[in-house]
Parts: sequence; structure tokens; C-alpha cells
Amino acid sequence: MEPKKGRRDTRQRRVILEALRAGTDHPTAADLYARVRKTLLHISLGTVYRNLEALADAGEIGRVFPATAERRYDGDAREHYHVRCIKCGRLDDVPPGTAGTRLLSFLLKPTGYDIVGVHVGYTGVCPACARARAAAPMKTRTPGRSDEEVT
Amino acid sequence: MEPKKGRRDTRQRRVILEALRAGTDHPTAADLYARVRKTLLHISLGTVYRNLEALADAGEIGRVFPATAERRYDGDAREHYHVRCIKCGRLDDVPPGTAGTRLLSFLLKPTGYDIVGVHVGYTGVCPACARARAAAPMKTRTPGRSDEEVT
DNA sequence: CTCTCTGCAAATAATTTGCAACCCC
DNA sequence: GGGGTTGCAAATTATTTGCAGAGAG
Repeated sequence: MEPKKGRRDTRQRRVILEALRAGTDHPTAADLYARVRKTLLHISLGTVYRNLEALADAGEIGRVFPATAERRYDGDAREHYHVRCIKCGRLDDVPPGTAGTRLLSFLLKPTGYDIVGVHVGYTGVCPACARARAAAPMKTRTPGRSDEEVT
Repeated sequence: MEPKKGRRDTRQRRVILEALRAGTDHPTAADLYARVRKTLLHISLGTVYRNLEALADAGEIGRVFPATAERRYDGDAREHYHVRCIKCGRLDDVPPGTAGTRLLSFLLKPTGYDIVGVHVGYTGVCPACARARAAAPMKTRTPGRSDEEVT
């Protein structure tokens, strides 16, 4: 969107992008670090972090949830939508009743935001957990698998 | 939903809940810690964290995004939906074309998930930032305000 | 009484950053 | 060459946890 600054095409950038696009999962920086290390023996975790952010900023890859570090809570436990500013990070509620289709245009009026994206996240119980009742307690990092423990 | 274990009704729990419900913003644990400290001089940050999680688990309050600590990336930069398991944290894409209304029932088939919640997040530029072009760079913690820098 | 909760402090975890060398354009 | 980029290590931030004593039921 913005006329990106002088970005350079480095080997590590390319390998990271390839590694990410090679699968359809949603890896963390650490996950990708592990994968990329097979090709670039001396790459550092910091480089992976920097490149992922750069690629995401450039719109080449996506962030699963446009999340920042801190967790936020809401006094209203009912399901409702949020809007968040990509510039300053400000977060607001989307007035109830605004939901449905053609949300973007509707949102404009009640929130005043200039909407650029939508991220929808559903929560539920996956087939595996439905079978194995009371599965992995979410907190305990399950070793071996790499696509668990997510945002 | 689940028949909660023996939860106790403590003063700090009550004060935290009140503090959160007093406003309509989306504070972090640290934000609430600051507010609650005016009433409970000796409360600790750890207690705030523990209670927020307990309250959220009990369904008394909401989490802005059911996010975990790590940031995740997606090779597919196009807007699309995700489903995530509340048991093991597993994250999957929602097949394209599944969007629209009555998503929950539609989701059941393609993903196999037993959907329990939806969280929608829009991103955009807030009125303030639209005015002041190139506002706060999102990274720099703006001191003074407490409802910036969000998830 | 019992068992959950609290405060405190230390421990983890995830992500960021300073710096000198490096390499793309 | 010049400036973005890298590897490395140290620094930040956010969140969690162990423990002994306090409080709710």
C-alpha cells in the first residue's frame, strides 16, 4: 500500500518466504527458524523475526491475527466485533447490530474508521480433541508437533 | 459452561471485575493493575493476571482476541478466516467460500470443528490517525493514554 | 479446618534491539 | 561505495509460577 522503502532482496528473506509458502499452516517465528535453518545454517532468530515483520508490512504474507503482544480483556463477555487502528493500535467496539454482510461500508459510519481489513476467528473444538475428551490443556507445550499452540 | 470448580469470591476478584466493567475499553492486565491499585494498595500484578484468566474462563468477561502469546504468520496474504481449537490451540483455515451468514453451521462440515465462538476483528485507520497523517508508529508506546497498543 | 487465593519474587517466553561486519543495488 | 541487512548477544516485555501465609466457606 505504502510505497515501501528501499527493500533489499536477500537470500534469507527469500528462503523465509519460501519456507512459509511451502506449507499452508500458520507457523510462528520460531517454527520458521527451525525450518529455515536446514538451508541457512547460520541464520539467526532475530533475522527471522525482522523478515517476517518486513514481509507482512509489505503485504507479501499475512499475520494470523493482527495481534500485538499484550492480551486485552473486555468487560462485555458477549460476542461482538472490534476495530483496531493500524496506525496507533487504538481498539474500539463495533456497535452491535452492525454485523452481517457488507460490513465494511456499514462500519464506516458508526465507527468512523477507514476499514482496510477483516480478520475473523472462530473458536471451537477440533475433531481430534472432540474424540480425545479433555485433550492437551492448551498451556503445556506439546513437543513434537509444530502447529499447535496458536494465535 | 463447565461446572466450575470451587471458585472463591475474594475482594480482589470483585474489585478487578468492577474495574473492568466500569469502562467500555479493552484494558491489559497492567492497565487494570494500575486502576485497581487505587483501591487495593497491596494487590500484585500476578493476582490481576490470575483473576482475569479465571474470570475469562468462567465466562464473566471476554478476551479481546482469544490469542495466545506467540504471533503467527500465514503464507497466504489474502483475507481469510481461521478456526482455532480451544482445547489444543490448533489453528486451521476456514475454506474460502464458507463466509457469509449462518457461518457456524456451514463451518461444521468443512472444518469438522465444533464451533463455540466467533471473534471478528477489523483493521483500519481511526479518525484521529486519518487526520494526523502518519501518526504514532504503533511501536512507540505512547505514554499517558491507556487504551492504545492493542490486540 | 480445608482448600483456594494472595503477595512477592524469581523464572519463562516471546520479541526487540545495539553493534560491527557484510552484501545487495 | 552506501545503506539496508545479518548474526550474535544482551535487553525488554509480557506472562507465569513456586511458596508460605491469609482468608473464604
